[in-house]
Amino acid sequence: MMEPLVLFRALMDETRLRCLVLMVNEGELCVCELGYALGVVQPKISRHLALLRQSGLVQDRRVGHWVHYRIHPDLPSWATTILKATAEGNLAMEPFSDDQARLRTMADRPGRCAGFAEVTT
Amino acid sequence: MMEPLVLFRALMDETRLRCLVLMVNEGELCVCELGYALGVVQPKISRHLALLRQSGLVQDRRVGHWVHYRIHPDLPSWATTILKATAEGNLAMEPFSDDQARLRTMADRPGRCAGFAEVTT
DNA sequence: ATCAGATATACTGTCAACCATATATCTACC
DNA sequence: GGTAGATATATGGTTGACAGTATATCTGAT
Repeated sequence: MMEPLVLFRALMDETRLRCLVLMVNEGELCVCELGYALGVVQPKISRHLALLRQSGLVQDRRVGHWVHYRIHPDLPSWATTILKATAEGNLAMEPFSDDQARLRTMADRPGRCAGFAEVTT
Repeated sequence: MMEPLVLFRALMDETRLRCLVLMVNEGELCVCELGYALGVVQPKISRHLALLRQSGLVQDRRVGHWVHYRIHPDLPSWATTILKATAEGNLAMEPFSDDQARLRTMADRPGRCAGFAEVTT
């Protein structure tokens, strides 16, 4: 049901906010993609994603080695509105613009096969 | 210019969130009205309003004994969108619904003259 | 079964936020 | 000038959040 205080508490941390903005704009992303895009060590990303998951803001899905996260599809509409407004209103600004640019430079992104060759570990 | 982290940090506290929702729905309100509506002691209200003011989220205006606060008119549109979405999406829920109802029961609200007689101290 | 890659959790120290009470400021009025 | 009402700030104490490092888990392949 998503209490507003839970939502805002989740959005208050820079790492979590950057992850969420990236997910709003890019859809599903795995931990390693988020860590690469933000330039942040994996345990830190993971810890913050756990809080987002516990808060009901994101949903996770295991795919082989990787765990993919996305904005939870069952959020109430006012919460979705807030996430989208935040992403759109700040997409051109630091650090969000850089995160997106850096993600684009990442090679061998899981789930995104280069051509038809399967990307193995 | 309103950094998103500043906004969400401000929205993260229950007292501040209730004040903001009330201001979104009712317009300008003074400290005593907010304190009455929330059932919260004055120094607490004042402290949180100071943070909202310093964050650029609200604007204050002195009128005689009273200081009136309102949502800052120069907020970027994405921030306004967030405030309105929060207020609309939660207006029917606790504790926001009660705050509004309690405000309506307040007698001698400053600025709101009962009839045409001026309301003095 | 073992090993490596990907992700999650635990532990410790530090710092910021909150509350409650008390006190200070500022305005209007006498 | 002095007083009262309305609002603001200061202080002390407590709690909760975050960072960094180390370690555990889980999956897939050899």
